[in-house]
Amino acid sequence: MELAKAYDPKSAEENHYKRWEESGFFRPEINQDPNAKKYSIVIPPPNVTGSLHMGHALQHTIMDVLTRWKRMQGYKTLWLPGTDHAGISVQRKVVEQLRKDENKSPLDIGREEFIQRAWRWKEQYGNTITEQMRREGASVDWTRHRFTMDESLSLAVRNVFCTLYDEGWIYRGLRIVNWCPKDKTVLSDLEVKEETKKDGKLTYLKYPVIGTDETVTVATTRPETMLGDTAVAVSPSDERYKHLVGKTIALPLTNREIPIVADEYVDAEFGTGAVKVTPAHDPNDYLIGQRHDLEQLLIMDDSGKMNAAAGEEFVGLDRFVARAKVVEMFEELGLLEKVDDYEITLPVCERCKTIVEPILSEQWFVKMDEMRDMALDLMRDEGVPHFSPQVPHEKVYTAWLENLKDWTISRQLWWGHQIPAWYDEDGNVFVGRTEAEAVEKSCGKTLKQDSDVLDTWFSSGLWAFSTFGWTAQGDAADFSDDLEDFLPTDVLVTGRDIIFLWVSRMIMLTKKFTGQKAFEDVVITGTVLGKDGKPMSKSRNNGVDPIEMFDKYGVDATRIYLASIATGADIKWNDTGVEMYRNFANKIWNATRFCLMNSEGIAVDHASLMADDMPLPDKWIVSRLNKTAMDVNKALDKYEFHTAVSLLYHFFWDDFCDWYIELKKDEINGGDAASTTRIITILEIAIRMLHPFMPYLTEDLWLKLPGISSELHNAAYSEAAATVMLTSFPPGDAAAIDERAEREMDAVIDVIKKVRNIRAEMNISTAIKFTVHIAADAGVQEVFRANEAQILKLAKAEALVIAAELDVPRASAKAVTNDARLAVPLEGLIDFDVERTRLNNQITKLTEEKTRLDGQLSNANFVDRAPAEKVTELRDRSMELEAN
RNA sequence: GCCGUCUUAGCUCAGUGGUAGAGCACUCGCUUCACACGCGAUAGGUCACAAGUUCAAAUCUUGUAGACGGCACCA
Repeated sequence: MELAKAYDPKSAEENHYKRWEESGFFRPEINQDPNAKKYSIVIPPPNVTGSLHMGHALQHTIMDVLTRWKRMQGYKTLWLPGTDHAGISVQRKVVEQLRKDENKSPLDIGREEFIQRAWRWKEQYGNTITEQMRREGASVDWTRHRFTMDESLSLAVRNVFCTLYDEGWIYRGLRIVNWCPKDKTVLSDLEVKEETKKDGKLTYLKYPVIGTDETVTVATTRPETMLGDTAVAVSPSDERYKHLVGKTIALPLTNREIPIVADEYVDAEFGTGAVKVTPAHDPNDYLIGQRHDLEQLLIMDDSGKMNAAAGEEFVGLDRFVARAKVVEMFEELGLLEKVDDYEITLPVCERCKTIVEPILSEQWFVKMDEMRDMALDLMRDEGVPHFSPQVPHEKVYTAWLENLKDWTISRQLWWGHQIPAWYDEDGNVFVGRTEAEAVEKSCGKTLKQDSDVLDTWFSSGLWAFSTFGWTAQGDAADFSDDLEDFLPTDVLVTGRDIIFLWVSRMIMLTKKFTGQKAFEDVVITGTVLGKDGKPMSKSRNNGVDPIEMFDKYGVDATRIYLASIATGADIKWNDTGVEMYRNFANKIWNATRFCLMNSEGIAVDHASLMADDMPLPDKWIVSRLNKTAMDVNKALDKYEFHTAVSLLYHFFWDDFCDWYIELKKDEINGGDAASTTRIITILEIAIRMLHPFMPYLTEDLWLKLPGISSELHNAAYSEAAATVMLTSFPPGDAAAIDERAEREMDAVIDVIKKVRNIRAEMNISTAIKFTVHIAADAGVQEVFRANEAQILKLAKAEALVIAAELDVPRASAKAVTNDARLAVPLEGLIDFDVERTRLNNQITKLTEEKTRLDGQLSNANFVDRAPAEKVTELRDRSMELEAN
């Protein structure tokens, strides 16, 4: 068979995925071994509004490597795909579309119509990422694709909500929450990001104390909130203010009078020592308000504009306009003490960057204390989940859990899971799985459903088991076969940004509702940074599109490059890294091309590698192959993908291509059937090992190999059509590791390298052949004699003289290896002055090393305490240098 | 403020106590019949800095500097 001269990734990528998918190769059912162990991964569901970015590509690569590896090992394997309904993001897209196309607001069309539009939007645009995943070669079971708003997953959400409510883990309450005035919804703490503003102001306001001519100065970064002040607080131990506690302030710009209270929260050392208290607009003030039974005065509406409570002059003003106006009016009143520049960090909405307003609002919350304890116990008692890398994630995870606050789960959106709570006219709440159930609970009243939906992460939190069909219908848990087979999942692969948002919640909710672990292991990937070393982002415009990389270098090259990053480490994207693996793919292609050129009448035959009478290079490569296979498996077991990649790269390129093919070339070109069978067989095994990383290339090549048949398949997949996907992953055989062959081969390789080195150093043209003299122990001499032809060919030498001692003219180039001394008599074609300088430099270097070694060896401490083999090693090296 | 990670060859990165590694780039030589996305051979690092532990430190401890991340606070 003749292959093209270079590998073209496109054709391989186009030829195989569809067939794999349509043949059901990705489905666990393809495994027909009734005793097969199960292996499962659920995908972190990408957002339906998203498209593939490098972070996905990295995580998907790792998940696919694990899945393909385990599948080949004979596990009944499921990688379950899906998408997330992304409440706020989709809502915003649909609102935008509505405004642009029809100049309408959601209120114009109503909730029902809006939700229909959102579904339409999702159908139309929500599949971008799933199509891109096909391009990646992701071996997910598409027949099990889930969406967080699928019927069964929605049912799970309702059931979980009701159970948690019934057990008192979910409550509704008035709390200070993070409010985004643009999205007009509450946000959880995790959806709020801090942004540092250097141009912030700290405004000092003077409040007159009634019945005195004193004023109390308070400082604030949000002057407009003074309109909602209902007290001023000072430290109980602050002598400066002691006489004022209990007195009343005439709050400027309002006609309200507010008390001065003493509260431990206030730090006398900080600022002026007096704090304005706005219970409806600040979390700390809220707590002070609770302690002193203060009024909670809400002065803003849901869009961040001042409401009637703020007073006639302010109503309708945006909060920032009101801020300026308050400062201005204080100045006019002579009550503005000063305005300082102040660096401040502001909470902003993670998605739209609007400054978040803390606001008093009635919302639904999940009480986290008991769930937190469950998760902490799991970690303490069983070490689950085991993070890779363990440091620092385990510690960060644990620390976060220990300080966990209640979780705000209601969102003022229409797109999502509407909260299964209904109210009667008096505002009494009835929670039920259906409206009928709620009505029944209310004894037949007319009810209205809560208009809010649940946080998207609430449904994502059920992902580890809701995807397997868990709905907990009624009171009896509904255990589907999938749930039984695949929960707990084996590993979760994700980025560190959602450890809290998603991973931790999934652990807690899975434990609570199924009694199971969501997953044993968590692999936390690093961040792929832009070429500037900063995280990729639209605003920085430093993003690298995976699809472009696929087009430029091929999917396989991109995948294996991503897999070559140390687990958990950040990496700056660099094209040359991918290019390296593009070249590697081409190398594999061409090595196969060479093997196939001579393969007529040859078939892959694993028995061919078992023969006892193989020549040294064959014994050696079989040993290297098995050692590599064992080490690759070990590395993958530990989630050390980069180690596995490095092992495969060096085995294939250095051992197989640079040495084995070169050593065997003459035999193979000469039509030696036994040699050709062996090289094809070794190639076949190597291709299988590479498959999880480079699925397209390996499938393309494997199908071209002569003599592949269903007999080579993993027994679990007896009825599968031919594909490398369903072969067995080489486990490596310790018995096939031949240390002696490796030592002998190293001796041969060293000699060849030294001769090449001499040729290059002496500037001797490859056209000139010369005789190489080798001196070695008798056993080693035999090795050189047995491999004389190979040495002559690769060293481009004419003849070998092998003996116990070197017998050469003085004008010879000499070299030493671990096992031999060698010399090339020089016929005087070199410049002796140049050569002398070079040698002098080398002597200096070696002398330095010897001095250091001898120093170590003469140190009694070292000789006594260091392991014996280490001492011997150094002694040998010292003697070797002496010999030079 | 607290916790944590990183700092190794020009570039991008491996390397968790025992002679400093890879790929790319650079230099030299090869149209060698699988591959120039290639082959062969060099050159290039007081492993951020300082102190300590050890016979032995890139590797362990402590401190310093720089880069970054998480959490808290922010009147």
